Amino acid sequence: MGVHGELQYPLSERAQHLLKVLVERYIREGEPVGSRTLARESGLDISAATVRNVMADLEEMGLVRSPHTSAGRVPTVRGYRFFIDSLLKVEPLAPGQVRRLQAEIEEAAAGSDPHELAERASGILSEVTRMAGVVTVPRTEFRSLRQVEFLPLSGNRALAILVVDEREVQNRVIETGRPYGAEELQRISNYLNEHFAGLTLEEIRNRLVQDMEETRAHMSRLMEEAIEMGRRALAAPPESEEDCVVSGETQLMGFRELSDVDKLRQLFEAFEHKRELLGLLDRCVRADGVRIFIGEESGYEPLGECSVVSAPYRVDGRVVGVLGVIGPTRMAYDRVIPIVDVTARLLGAALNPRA
Amino acid sequence: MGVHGELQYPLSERAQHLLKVLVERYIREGEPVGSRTLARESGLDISAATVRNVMADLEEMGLVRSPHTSAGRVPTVRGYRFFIDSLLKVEPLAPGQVRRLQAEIEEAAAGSDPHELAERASGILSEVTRMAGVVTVPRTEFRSLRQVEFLPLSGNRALAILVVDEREVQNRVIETGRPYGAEELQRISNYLNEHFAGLTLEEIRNRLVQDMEETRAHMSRLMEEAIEMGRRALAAPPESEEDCVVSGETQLMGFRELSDVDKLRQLFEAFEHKRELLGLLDRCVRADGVRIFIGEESGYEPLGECSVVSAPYRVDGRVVGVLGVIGPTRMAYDRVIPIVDVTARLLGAALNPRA
DNA sequence: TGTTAGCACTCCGATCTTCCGAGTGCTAAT
DNA sequence: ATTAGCACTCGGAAGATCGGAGTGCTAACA
Repeated sequence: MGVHGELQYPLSERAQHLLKVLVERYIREGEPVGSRTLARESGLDISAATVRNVMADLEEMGLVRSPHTSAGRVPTVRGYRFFIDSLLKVEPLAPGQVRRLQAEIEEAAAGSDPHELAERASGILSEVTRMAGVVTVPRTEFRSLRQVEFLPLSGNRALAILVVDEREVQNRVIETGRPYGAEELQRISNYLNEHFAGLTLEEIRNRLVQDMEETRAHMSRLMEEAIEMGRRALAAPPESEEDCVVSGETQLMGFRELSDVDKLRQLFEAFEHKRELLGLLDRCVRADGVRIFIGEESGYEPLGECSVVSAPYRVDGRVVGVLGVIGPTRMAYDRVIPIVDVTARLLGAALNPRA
Repeated sequence: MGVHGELQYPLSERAQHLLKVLVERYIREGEPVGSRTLARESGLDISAATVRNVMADLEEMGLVRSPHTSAGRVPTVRGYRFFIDSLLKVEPLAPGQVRRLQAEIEEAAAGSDPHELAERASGILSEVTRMAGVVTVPRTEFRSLRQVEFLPLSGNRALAILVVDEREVQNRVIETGRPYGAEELQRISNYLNEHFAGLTLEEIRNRLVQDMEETRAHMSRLMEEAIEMGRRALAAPPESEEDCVVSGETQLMGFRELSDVDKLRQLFEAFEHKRELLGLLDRCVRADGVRIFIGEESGYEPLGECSVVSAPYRVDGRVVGVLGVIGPTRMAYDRVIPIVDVTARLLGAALNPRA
C-alpha cells in the first residue's frame, strides 16, 4: 500500500489530521462536513477560518470537494485512498469476534460442497458487515483425488464421479467416443485409482499428458483408454458465472447514497453479470492481504458509488479463491478491513485438508 | 377457477365489458382510467356520463376504486380476480415461441443437476416474461435409484453417493456408528445395488423399513448393516431454503409501482427468505393448471403489490415441483399465463426419464 | 327507466416564490 | 500564520398559485 496515495506536495501534519477527522466524520454521519464542525471535532485549538484555509488546500489537491458552494466538504476518491493508505489504523478484530466468525465458518465448512460453502461464507460476510458479501468458489486444482468412478450412460456418454479430498464430490458427463460397459469402466477406474489417487488434480492432469506422449508405444489398450478417459474427466471445467457468489445485496438498499432506483438497478444488474466481478476480484489475487477498490478505481461503472474490500484466501499457501465485501464508498473501513482479512484466513483454514 | 370471482349481484354484459376494457387499458398504460377515455376505448356508443354511472356500480361492488377524488379508476384485487377468472381469454402460445422455449429448456436440462436446472428454468422464465422467475427444485422421491456407492471417511462417517436416473448424483455424509473399511462398504453397496437398483427412492425407503421389521430374525449381519446404511443414505433430506430458486429480481426494479426503495427492499428481503415463498408455492400443487395469486391474496405482506402466476410441473403424472413468475399486479396476464403453463409442461417433459 | 349534457367541485401535481440557515471566500486586523 | 468579520451563494423546505383531469349530481330527454 502507499503507492497509490502519493501526492505532489507533502501534507502538513495538521492537514492530514484534519483530513482524517473529516473522513471519519463523513463516514459516520454521511453529510458534508463544514469548517466549524471540523474545527470543533478536530481537537485542535484552531478556528473555523483556519480550517477553511486548509480545506482550500485539500480541495486543490483533489482530496476533498464540496458538493456545492455552500455545503461542507466530502472526501473524493483520492481522499479516501490517502485516508486508507496513510491515515487509517486498523485495530485487529476482537478475539471474541474472531471466535464467533471461526465457529460460523467451521460450521459452514462441515460437510458442504465448495459452492455451498462459498454461499455460506458470503452470507456470513454480508451479515456481519451489513453489506453485500462476495466469495469465489475455491479452486480445486491443488487438492488431491481420492477416488474416481465411471458409470455408463446412454449413448456414447459416461458419468465420471470424482471424490476429492474426503469431502467433495464432482460429477461430470463425458463423451466417450463409443459405448462402454460397466465392467470395462470398472477396470478403467481401477487403473486410474491405482495410479493417481492421492495426487492433486493438477498433477494428475500433467501426468496424463506426459504418460500419453512418453509411453504411447508400449501402452496397453486398457492404459490408453484409461488415460483418455481420465483426461476427459479431469479437464478443467470452464470458468462459470457460478464460480462467484454474491449475497446480501439487499443490505445495500439501506444506504442513502444508493437510494436512487436507477443506480440501484444498475448495481444489481452488475451483480448478475458475475464475469466482470470475477475479473475485478482476480486482480487482487496477487496482493498479499486485503485489497481495496474505491469507487471508480474498480474501473467498473456500476460500482461507481461503491467500494470493494477483498482478500485472497489460501490453502497450503496457494491462493484458491477470493472473498470480499461490497458496500458504499462511505463505509467503515476500519471495521470491514479486519473482518475481511480474518474471514479470508479462517476460510482458508477451514478448507485445509484435515489431519 | 371461477369460484373466487362470485359476486353478490350479477354484472350486466356492458359492465363486464367496461371492466375488461378498463383492466386491459390499466395494465397497458399504468394510469388510472377516466370515464371519457373508457367511453371512447370501449367501442360502445356510450357517453362518459353513462360510464360514470357504471363505474359507481363497479366501485360499490369493490371491483374498482379511484386513488383519489379526481383520478380515473383502477382495478382492485377483486377486480383483477374477476377479470382473470371470467373476462380474460388466454390465447395459446404461438408455436414458434413454444419451440424456442422448448429448445432452451432442453438445453438447460441436458447434463445439469436438478438445482442447476431449476436455476436455468427460472432464468428462462424471467428473461421471457421480463419479470422475476421462481422454480422449486424437482423432488427426486419418485425417481429411480441407479446405483449407490459408499466411501469411508475419517471417523465414524461415510460418504454415500447415489446415482439417480442416469443424470443426477447426490452425495451425503452419513454417520455410521462405527468405522467401516472400503471392502466392507463395497459389499454393502453391492447388496443394496442388487436388491434395490431400479426402484424409486420412495419405494426403497418403504421397503427398507419393511424388510427391517419383517425379517429381523433371519437376517445376516451384512443385510442388517446394509439396510441400516441404506436407511441413512436415503433419509429424506431436510427441506432447504435452497429448494426454491428465484432469479431476475432485478427486472422488478423497472416497474413504476415498485419505485419506492423501501417497498422494493421488503420485496427483495422476501426473496431471500425462501421458506415463505415455498409455502406459497406449495399451495398451488393441488391445482391442476396455472394458479394465480393477486396482491394480498398471497397472504404475504411484502408481495402486496405483486402477483404470482404459478403452475406445478409433473414427471410421470406426479407433481415434482412448482414454477412461476412474480411481477407487479399490473402485469400482462394474457401473455404470462400461457408462458408459465407451457414452461411447466416443458420442464416436466424434459425431466422425464429418457428412453 | 336508462341515458345524456351541463356544471360546480375536488384534488393532484407542476411550477414558482419565498425564506432561512449553513457554509464559503475574501479582507483586514492581530 | 491565524483569526474575526462580512457579504455572498446555494440548496432545500414550506407555502402559494394554477391548470387540468375527472368526478358526482341534477335536470332534461328518449
